[in-house]
Amino acid sequence: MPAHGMADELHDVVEHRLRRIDQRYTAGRRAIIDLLVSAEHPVSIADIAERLPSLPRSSAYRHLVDLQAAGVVRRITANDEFTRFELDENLTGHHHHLLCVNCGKVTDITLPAGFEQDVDKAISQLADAESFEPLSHRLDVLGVCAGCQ
Amino acid sequence: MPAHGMADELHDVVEHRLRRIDQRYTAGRRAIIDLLVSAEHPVSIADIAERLPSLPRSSAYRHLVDLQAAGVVRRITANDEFTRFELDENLTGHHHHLLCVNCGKVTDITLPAGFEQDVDKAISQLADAESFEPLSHRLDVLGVCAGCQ
DNA sequence: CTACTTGCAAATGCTTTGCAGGAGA
DNA sequence: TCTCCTGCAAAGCATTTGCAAGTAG
Repeated sequence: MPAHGMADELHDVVEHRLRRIDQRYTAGRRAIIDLLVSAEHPVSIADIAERLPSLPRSSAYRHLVDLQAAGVVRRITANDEFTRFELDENLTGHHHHLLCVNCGKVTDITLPAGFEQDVDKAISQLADAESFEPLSHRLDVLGVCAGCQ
Repeated sequence: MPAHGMADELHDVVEHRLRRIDQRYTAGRRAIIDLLVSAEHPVSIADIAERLPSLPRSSAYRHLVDLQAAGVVRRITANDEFTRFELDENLTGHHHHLLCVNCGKVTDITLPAGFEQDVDKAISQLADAESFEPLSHRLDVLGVCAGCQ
């Protein structure tokens, strides 16, 4: 019996969170999670359809809704193109994105912890002035990726 | 003959930029610009339809495409709701947004100049490592607005 | 006159849903 | 068995587009 690797632990977490909302961790859902893990960057529905040809789009959409409800997947909006999905930050850690304005490619980046603290500090000050309660932030960089230059 | 106010200068700029791409500054387009100016925050197509009932949606969409092409309007994507539009930053100045996760309301905020420089610096360092050419950034704060608490 | 603008209606295209059969516990 | 999951086809909706008439220069 093999020891549990990172991926196995992740699957355990996903299964547990799905069960919390009376949902099951079925093959289709696991295939999506595996895809998100291996991709290492946000993927679109088109990406999923391409990599999982046997999974009907309607099922993919439904799975993604359920996985979001379970708190393991997050829907993001790149520039103004296609909706993309990634593992929730509580599984991958807080990070940001580089968005290619030409091809739409999305790359994950992690900023220095000290910088993130400065961001939160600056945000909370301004939010207070608006009586706005900040929950999280997202910092996206728009530009041209290596392949499009 | 009255002196030109801010709004008049803005309209002159819009007209000039439209002419550059062989487009005319017609009544419908001006109505949209006026709306964006007075709103002081990003507006959705639904907002436009509500405030400009006589303007057909198809025309609104087309105007917004043209105004973007002219570089006076920018399309933004709030959380994962409706597409919204605002005047381009070269007309309003660089700023960011507070996004209410409950009602979708978008509020403009301006961060300290020094902070923006730090952001750009942190970004350019990471972008270099990825051979990514940064053009701009967007920093959105997700949370709950005053009215929804 | 020539080119851009508009409205309406029809077409798109992504996403959601109704249903009926299948599967997990 | 009872509840959740799947697929397919149909429905929804925001957005785009074809066309023909209107208008700016």
